[in-house]
Amino acid sequence: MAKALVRSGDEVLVSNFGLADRLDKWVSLTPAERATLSRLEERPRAIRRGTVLMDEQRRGEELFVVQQGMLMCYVLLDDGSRQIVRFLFPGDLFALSALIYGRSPDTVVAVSNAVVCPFDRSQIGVLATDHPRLLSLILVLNQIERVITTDRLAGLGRTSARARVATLLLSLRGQMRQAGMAVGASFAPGLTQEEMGDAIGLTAVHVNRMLRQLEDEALIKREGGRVHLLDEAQLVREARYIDRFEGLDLSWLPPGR
Amino acid sequence: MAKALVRSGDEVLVSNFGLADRLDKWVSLTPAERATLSRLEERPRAIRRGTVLMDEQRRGEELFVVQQGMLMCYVLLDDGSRQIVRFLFPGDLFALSALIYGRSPDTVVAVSNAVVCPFDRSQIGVLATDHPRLLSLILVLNQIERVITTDRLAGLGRTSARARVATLLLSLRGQMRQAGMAVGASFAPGLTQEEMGDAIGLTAVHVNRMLRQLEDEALIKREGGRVHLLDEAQLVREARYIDRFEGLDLSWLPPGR
DNA sequence: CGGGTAATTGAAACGCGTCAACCATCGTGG
DNA sequence: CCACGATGGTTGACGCGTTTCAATTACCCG
Repeated sequence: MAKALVRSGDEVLVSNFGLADRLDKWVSLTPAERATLSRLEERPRAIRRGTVLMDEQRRGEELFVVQQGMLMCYVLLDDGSRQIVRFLFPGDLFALSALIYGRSPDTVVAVSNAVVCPFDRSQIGVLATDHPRLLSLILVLNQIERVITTDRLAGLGRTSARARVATLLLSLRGQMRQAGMAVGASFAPGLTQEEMGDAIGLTAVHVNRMLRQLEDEALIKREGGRVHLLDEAQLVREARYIDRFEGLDLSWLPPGR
Repeated sequence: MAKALVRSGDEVLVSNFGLADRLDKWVSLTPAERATLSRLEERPRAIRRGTVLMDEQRRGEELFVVQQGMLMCYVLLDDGSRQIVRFLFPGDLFALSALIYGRSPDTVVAVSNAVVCPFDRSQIGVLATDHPRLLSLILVLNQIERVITTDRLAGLGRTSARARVATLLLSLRGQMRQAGMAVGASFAPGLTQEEMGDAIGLTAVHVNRMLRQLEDEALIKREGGRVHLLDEAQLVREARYIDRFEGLDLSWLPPGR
């Protein structure tokens, strides 16, 4: 049984879950496609919590697939504040921006112990030529992320602290599910309240107050780093949460090779 | 010479500027690629300011290229507030999300009179198979947009109203330049202050105050809907603005066909 | 058991929103 | 051609949500 992310623990988690596993949920990959994808994950690299994989501004010619664990991408502002722009889970592709800009626009750090697989960006060119469907699927992944980022943008710009906290909880759980992590009635966000705040544009103090409020109103329950979503329907309503991994239409994809 | 966007005017503007013109700045397109792209823009459609091209939640099987004018994508929240998530200019591709979800996650409206070209999403499949470099370039465009959205996310989450207004001005001008619109010492944002506010998570009232502040401090000057950026260096510094269309590295692209 | 990090809670300050009034501009119709 | 109405811009007063500062408690790891 998969041991969920436990921030404090040092144990390595779960069985591997790579890009192929993610895409497999959407299309049946051909043997050749599967082989090509596995080539991207030939060089797994275990990293410890806190490892910085990519500095803002540093040159990087490599892209990565996450196989295990949880990472985050953030930007530091001049005044020292931090905005976390994205959390990464198994099956996620990252540093695609290094593909395009020489240097990364953000910093990537492991939030838990993790396993990532670097591969050279020239592989993307190969993918484009040899496996049009795979590149299309990467475009799909990208598009989903863009929509999710857009949802977050609307959240930051126009919703209350309370709604943002609710959204964060729901979307973390959603991503974990997507990444094949066992998520039942409760789950462990694996983040400090400060990290949560940095993800949704709040201070740790206020995150705390909102969590307490949600708990006092019996919408959630917290114990030992785990969160139970007691009244999920109400949370979804308040958060205006939409699962962007659902309801995909991929009928337009070219055939696999 | 190109007449810039004038929101109040009804005249149609500028010469056409499509996807091919955008991509041409980055690579030299082959004749076949150029032909394929022009097929996407076979059915130009002139629309008037205020036209709604895509309702939130409505089904749409079509993607679009902008050829002229300015559009915006927004989301409406339950309380009636609006978050503008993106502005579109000539050469931009949009409704890519309709490619993936049956329905659009946002609404698209023409901010000025405009010309857009709808094409069927099956074209993307064709592109993937026949023109790997073009699909890769679309991935690049997507990636740029994602990074820009990310920048905006950081802005909304962690910067002051003043910095957000400065950022908006700089990025609007940047996008206009990218779209081949004549932009000199001054430019016309072509937005109401309410629209500006909805783009950066502020009220129209506060946008107004910030504009006044910037003007009082001689960072900008306003006259008749046009804005002069008087002290661009200082604005860039305060806004922490980064031009994401610059410094691209496309050496990894597959060859054109 | 001790030290450090995270969580929690209260009090006060502040940035931005809200409400409201007034002004400027512009397209329209008499 | 002027008057009108509508839309957008401008400014002030006030309130509220969130931040900031500070102090205390809980928890985990060595």
